[in-house]
Amino acid sequence: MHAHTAGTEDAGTVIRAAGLRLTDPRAAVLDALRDHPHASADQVLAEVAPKLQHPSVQSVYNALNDFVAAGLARRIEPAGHPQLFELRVGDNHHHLVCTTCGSVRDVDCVVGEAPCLTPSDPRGFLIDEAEVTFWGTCAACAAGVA
Amino acid sequence: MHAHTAGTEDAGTVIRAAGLRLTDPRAAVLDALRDHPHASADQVLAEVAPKLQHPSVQSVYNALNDFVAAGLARRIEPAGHPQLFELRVGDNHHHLVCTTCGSVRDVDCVVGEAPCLTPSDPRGFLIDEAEVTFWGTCAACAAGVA
DNA sequence: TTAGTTGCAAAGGCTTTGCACGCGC
DNA sequence: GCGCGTGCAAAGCCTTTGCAACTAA
Repeated sequence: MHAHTAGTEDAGTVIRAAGLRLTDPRAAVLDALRDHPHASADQVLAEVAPKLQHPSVQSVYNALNDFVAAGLARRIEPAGHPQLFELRVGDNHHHLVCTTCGSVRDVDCVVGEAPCLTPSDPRGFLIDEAEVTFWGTCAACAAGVA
Repeated sequence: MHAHTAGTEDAGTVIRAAGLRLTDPRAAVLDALRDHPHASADQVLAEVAPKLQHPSVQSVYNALNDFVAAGLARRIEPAGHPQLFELRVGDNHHHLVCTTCGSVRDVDCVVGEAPCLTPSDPRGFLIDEAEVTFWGTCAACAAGVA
């Protein structure tokens, strides 16, 4: 019954299970990521601000980077936009990125397994992972809502 | 006999054909990109420095951005590394990026046409293009040459 | 107790912007 | 001649780093 995306269990449990110390900022950041599946550091900060005494930008970055290092979160870096973080890890899904507003949506991999995972010629590289990004315009921006 | 990647014709011809004015910095930047297929702004600057009187960082950025806007070049933004520019455009090839040193190599698309070009569910997005990036360690870095 | 974390402050890398002069067309 | 492009300078955004005090375990 365990969720692979660490989405249902208690934040504290998840954090500790990842081998990290449980602190208020970390718990708040994890909750923020659950509420905002593709949040930037700024958005996370805004989200945790009301819950903490003195939210600091660096603590947010620390928590986010620690999560990524611990395998709890995944870092997305849409070209031209600040980096985003998401909790879904290891399930081979891809992203739709709006070139106008930078919003991101998940798309499950076209093929079930790993479609483009094997380049025609690795050129000597040891491939760790393949990332597929679809660039386009989201419904809102297309509608002129900017 | 015309090259689609603007790789063989005179730099001036290519630049003007793109609707841009021909200037020394632009010609030098285009040549630099030809010599270094995946160059950063810094690398381009270093490359054009000897050829120009007073190479300025901004002129390089201007030229590069103009090229991208004119469809002459393509911008690559490997997460965590400065952006790179390449002249190959519109031929649906992808990239191998070294997570250690940031070096980039081209890989032709696995399938001839457009493999992952169609997401399972566009979520209302108007897709412009699909980008596939293979993250890994290049031969040099793997060998410990750092 | 003791190492890992926070918060504050400041720096850092990369890229863009503003404006006067000069050059391409 | 007109307008775009250059060069110089400075600012901007996002992210990281350094260090003392604190707290989770």
